[in-house]
Parts: sequence; C-alpha cells; structure tokens
Amino acid sequence: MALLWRSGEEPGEVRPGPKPGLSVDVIVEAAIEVADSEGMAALSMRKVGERLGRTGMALYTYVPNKGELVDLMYDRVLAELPTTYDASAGWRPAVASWAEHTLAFYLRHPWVLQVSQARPVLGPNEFATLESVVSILRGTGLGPRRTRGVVALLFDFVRGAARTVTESRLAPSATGVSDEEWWRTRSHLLEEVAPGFTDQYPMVAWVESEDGGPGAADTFAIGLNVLLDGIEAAVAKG
Amino acid sequence: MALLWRSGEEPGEVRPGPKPGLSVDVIVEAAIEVADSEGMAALSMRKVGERLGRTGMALYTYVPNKGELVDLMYDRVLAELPTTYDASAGWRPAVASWAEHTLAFYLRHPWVLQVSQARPVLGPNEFATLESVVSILRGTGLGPRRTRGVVALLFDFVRGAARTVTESRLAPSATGVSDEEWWRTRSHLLEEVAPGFTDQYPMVAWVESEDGGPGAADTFAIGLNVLLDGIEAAVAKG
DNA sequence: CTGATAGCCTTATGCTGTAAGGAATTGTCC
DNA sequence: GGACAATTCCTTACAGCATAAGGCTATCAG
Repeated sequence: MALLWRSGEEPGEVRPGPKPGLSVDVIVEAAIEVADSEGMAALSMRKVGERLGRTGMALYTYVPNKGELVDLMYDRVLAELPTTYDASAGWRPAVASWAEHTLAFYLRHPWVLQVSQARPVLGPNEFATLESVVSILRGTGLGPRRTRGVVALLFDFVRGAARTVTESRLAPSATGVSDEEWWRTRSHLLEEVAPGFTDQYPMVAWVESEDGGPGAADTFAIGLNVLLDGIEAAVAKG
Repeated sequence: MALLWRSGEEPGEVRPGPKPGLSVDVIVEAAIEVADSEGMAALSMRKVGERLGRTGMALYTYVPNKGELVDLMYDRVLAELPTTYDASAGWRPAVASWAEHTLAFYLRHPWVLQVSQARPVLGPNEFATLESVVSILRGTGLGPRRTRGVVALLFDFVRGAARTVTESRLAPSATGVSDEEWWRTRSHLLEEVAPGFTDQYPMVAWVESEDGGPGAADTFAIGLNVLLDGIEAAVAKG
C-alpha cells in the first residue's frame, strides 16, 4: 500500500547496481494498456513484461506481486475522473453529471469493475472520487448516515449499469454474432428450446414488449431519474 | 444452452456402453458445494471431479466445458428464490421483501455475483426470478420501459450491496486481521502513510464520522428506502 | 462372438503466478 | 585498481489451470 501513496519518492539515494531500466509507473501504464485492450482476463505478468521488452519476472523487482499491480492500475486510472462538479444549479444536475462521467469511465476501463470494491484499495484517487460525490451531496443537507447510504446506492447503480453494457458488448463478439442480431434471435432460440415460454413467463414477455429506443442508455436514464427522485424524497423527509 | 432447459430428458433410449456413474445433476451439485465453501476462484474441474471420486476429465463426458458448468450452477441455485411475493399490502413491502430475499441469496452464494449478468444465461430459473419482480412491479402501474429501468436499478442495488458485504467479509480473513480491527486500524494506517489525509479529504472524513450502528445492514436499509421512494415518485408522475 | 458406443482414464500442451538462484552491472571503500 | 555489496534482469522450475487426443474397458445390438 505504500506504493500507492509514494508517487515520487525522493530521487536522492545513489545506490550501487545497474540503473533501473523500468519504473513502477511505466509498468502500471503498460499493464493498463493490456487490460484496456484485451481485458482483465488476458492480463498476465509475462504479457506486461514483453510489452516492455522484458520477461515477466523482471517486474517483480518493482512490484511485489500481481495483486498490488492491479491495485496500482486501479488507483491510476481513477485519476481520469473529475474531482469537482458544478453544483451551482443544485445537487440534482451535479449528481447526474457525476453519474454520466463515472459510467463513461467504467466503459472506458471495464476491467476496473473486476477490482475488489469493498476492501477499498485505499489509494489517493479513490478517496478523491469519494470526496467528489460526497461534496455534491452535502448540498442536500442529509446527514452522514443517509449520505453513506446514498453514496453506496449511486455507486452500485452506476457500476451495475456499466457491467450490463460492457458484458452485453463482449458477449456477442465472443460468439461471433452482432449485438442486435443476438437480441433478435433470442426469442426464436428460446421458443425452440422452451416452447411456449411466453405463456410460462407472461411478465417477462410484457416487460420486453414495446421496445423503447436505444436500450441500455434509456434504461440508465430512467434508473438515474428514479434514483434522484428517491434522494429528493429522503431530503424532503429530513 | 440445451442443458439448461432439459432437466430430465426422457430416460428411454437404451444405449450401449457402460452405465453412467455420474450425471449432470450430481456434477452441478458438487460444483456448487465447492463454490459455496471455497469460492469461485477455487472452483476447478479437477476439484469437482475428485469430490465425486473421478478425475477432472471425467466431467467432460457430461458437460462440454467449465463455462457451461457455471451456467448450470447459476441457474440451479436460482431455484432457491421464491417465485411469488405477497403483494396484498401493496408493492412497497413486496419489493422490500424481494430485495431482502435476494440479498440473502447472494450472501449465501457469493460466487453467483461473478457470473455474467448481461448476457443472461437464459435458464428457466433466471426467467422465474425476473418474472417475480416484474410481477410485483405491475402493481405500480408503470409501463414496460419504466419497469425495465426500475428492475435494472433494483438488481444493481441488491447485487452491489451483496458485493460490498461479501468482499468486506473475505478481505480480512485473507489478511489475517479481523473485520473490526481492520476498520479500526484503517485511519491510523492512513495517517501514517498519508499524513494529514483528513485535511485533504474533509468530505470523506465527514461522511465517515458519526458511526451509525451495524454498518452494512444499515446502509442497505437506507438505500432501499431511497429507492422505494424513487419508484413512488415515478409512479406519481405517471 | 463381433462391432459399435459410451464412460473414464492417462498423457500432453500451453497457459498462469511466482519461488530460487545465477549472471551481469554499477556503486562505495580500501 | 581491486574487493565487496547491492541491484537489475535472466533462466529454470513448480504447481496449478482448462482441455485436446487417444486408449482401455464395460456394455449394448446384431
């Protein structure tokens, strides 16, 4: 964890031995490139090493193990997120803006969703993101307990939405079928394998009727509004 | 996917060869036991095979690959969930009951959270769970699009809450520190490594002040209420 | 009995993280 | 300059993973 907060130790201390050809920073950078383009599952020490013209083992000079490397990657990409949001028009649009930025962030780095959330990595940028939401929510006047609940809810919602999008993005490419095609053939497939499933699951059939626009984006917007209304209600209650 | 919907093909068809010593069902059962007790990461074909007195390779006679096995495990445990909820007192308590049942379910089988969500596995029990929530939400009078949004929001919330609980449960045991102790030493640790972090992140410090009761359970209840109020607002708007 | 089939095995391939130990480089001290 | 220590990076090795390939054997239909 010390590595997370160092970020530029004093460059003094001249020490014997060959000059370091790498650094924690370039390793983390290379690892992020791998994870962004090939996904978390394809991230291996060997692959990161090769990208830097080294073997996988060379990385262990700089990073104690893969887990810590992932923690460093996580905190590093979090730096992309804004640290403040414009709350001049009230907390509602600010929260909406936060949610959209955060969603886009997860879509940019889907592997982040696979990094442990509840044992927080405790890096500086993780605190900064937390700081940014709480800061917005101070405008609601809610107390710390309620605010904690709302923050958790907001994160769960955005992360869940991101997971839905990225996974539905990956699934078709894995099977070689396009996204739309997949959903179109879905019902046909099901009718084949489970004849009369629309009778067996009438509610599912109903909820999937009346196809509303762009799908995922639409669902996100609706969920966000419900959520904001819920916060408003909590505020009204005091 | 055909395996998901079979669940008892006709036992006719007498075929040559040795009698099957195993079955898809006992394999799935054994795999669930492994995943429940040792976690998804520890689930391997070899381990499931050994639990049944076979090698790992023997399973490939019944199941095409590990991915399909996981799909089967997923749909199997989903059968534990209720298929209907009492909505006689209105949709609000019914949704609350659904959320609590579902949270408890995820806590019982934490590995389920690691099964892909957005390319739905499309098993019968997955549809049944979807059916149960939508069924409750019909009582709100919302249309299909809004209902879809609310369903997604509900699942994201419950899954996120479950993830938070299970991960904070696992983390300390991995490091050998107790849960409470971990949180207690948290601030001290941070003060050491990042002196004056309470000044740097005042909002975080504020939101973590006033420790409110049992923590996770409290956060869940608060979030759920916010969510229910949000649905109510959506209903009121029409 | 013969041939086909299905269950289960052993073996092998190519991945993974990482422990261990050695070679090479570069500094400080005599 | 030579000795010694520290450091980077390498090769090798091990245990584990999913799973492909091929072989042995039990069991059926004919």
